[in-house]
Amino acid sequence: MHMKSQEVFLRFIDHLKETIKLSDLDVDFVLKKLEIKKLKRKEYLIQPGDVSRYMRFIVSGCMRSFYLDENSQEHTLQFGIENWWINDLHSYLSRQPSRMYVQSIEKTVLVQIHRDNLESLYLEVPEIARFFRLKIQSAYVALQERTIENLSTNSYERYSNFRTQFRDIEQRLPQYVIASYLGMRPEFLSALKKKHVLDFS
Amino acid sequence: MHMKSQEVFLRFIDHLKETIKLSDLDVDFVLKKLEIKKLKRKEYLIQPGDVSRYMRFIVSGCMRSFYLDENSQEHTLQFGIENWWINDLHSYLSRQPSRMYVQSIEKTVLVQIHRDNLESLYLEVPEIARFFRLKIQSAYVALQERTIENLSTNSYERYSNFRTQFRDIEQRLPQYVIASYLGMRPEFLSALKKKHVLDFS
DNA sequence: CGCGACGTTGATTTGCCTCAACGATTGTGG
DNA sequence: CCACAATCGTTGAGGCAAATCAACGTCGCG
Repeated sequence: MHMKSQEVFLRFIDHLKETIKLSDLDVDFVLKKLEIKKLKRKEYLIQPGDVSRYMRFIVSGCMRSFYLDENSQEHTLQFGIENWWINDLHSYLSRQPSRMYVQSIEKTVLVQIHRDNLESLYLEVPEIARFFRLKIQSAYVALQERTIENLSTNSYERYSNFRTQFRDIEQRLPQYVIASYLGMRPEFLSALKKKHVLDFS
Repeated sequence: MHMKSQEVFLRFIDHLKETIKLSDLDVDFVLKKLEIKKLKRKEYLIQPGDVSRYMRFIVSGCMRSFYLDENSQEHTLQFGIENWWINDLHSYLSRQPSRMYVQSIEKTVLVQIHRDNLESLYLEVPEIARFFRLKIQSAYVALQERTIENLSTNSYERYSNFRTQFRDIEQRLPQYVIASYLGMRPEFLSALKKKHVLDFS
């Protein structure tokens, strides 16, 4: 899929307009701050040691962020497709080197805003500040739900709920990514699916 | 400990001023919206079915929020002491009935702001909106850290890290609350402490 | 075609849970 | 201020869910 940069930016603006109101003037202010970033499949956007200086929005494709522990095991913190945001927010906010990987799963097109540009946008277009307040609120609540679920359910339930919650995304994620997101090993998820074929067909 | 309401409110304002600037006029606007809520030990602030209509700040005392699953097991989502915020944010934002308990661990004094009042404050005093954007950003990043840790460490490491991260709070929390926060059963935490007395003395 | 990445399978091990009984401590009402 | 109950923490035996390890199948891609 090939997109003109104009189209990419407009998709981004549309996304903003789903949550906030923007005048044409506001839109001009925003457009001036945007950049496009393209990634092939399996390309790294952030690696440990990098400092994240951009807020990033997925226009097309699929990405994830994960932590690699001392036993070389991956733990997926986040994944995202079109119209989701993806970043290492800890690094972005603290300006410290990341301990995470952020990587594309498919060929991906991103819109990104540099931190300095976003800070000035907050002042020029206060609705943008409101946009991020609302977005981060929702993200926080969603992460709380995930935390509760991690604490209170077994593997079968977690995978079941995952499938209904992310019906449309599941097939775009490799199975080992799903396992690492749900906190189980890939071999176990494989065995789980076999044991419950009927439920999962 | 007995506090005049004036003193309670001033502590709250001081807390705001650690993050944002407020003119005397702003402070007046804020003060008009505040209420005080007092709880004895082990009193419920929110129970399943309630809708949370307030943002709440702990002036003194200790609280936690937890989920009770279908096997009657508690899972602590959050705890907090003086100068922390506590709420069921999901219920507050969605206006839907909570599925959580929010309960005091010690005798506690709260400052609370009704949702409608907070919404108007966002318009009257934009710095307040910024305050909450910054606070929720930090909370989100902290919860991400916890998520990574839940996914990538065993019980021993989680408890170790907990002790260093919350050195001052640990002794104010019953041990079963700590266990339920870390995702293990109280009996197991007890055995863990015994097995590693030397590390934990 | 051949290699590398991904998924599967089964045998074995282990970390944590379950359950039940017993201490210790605290707070409360008489 | 004591007595008693309730709450909280401890201990140990036994069980199970999930991890580990190693081998093999399969598919897509260079």
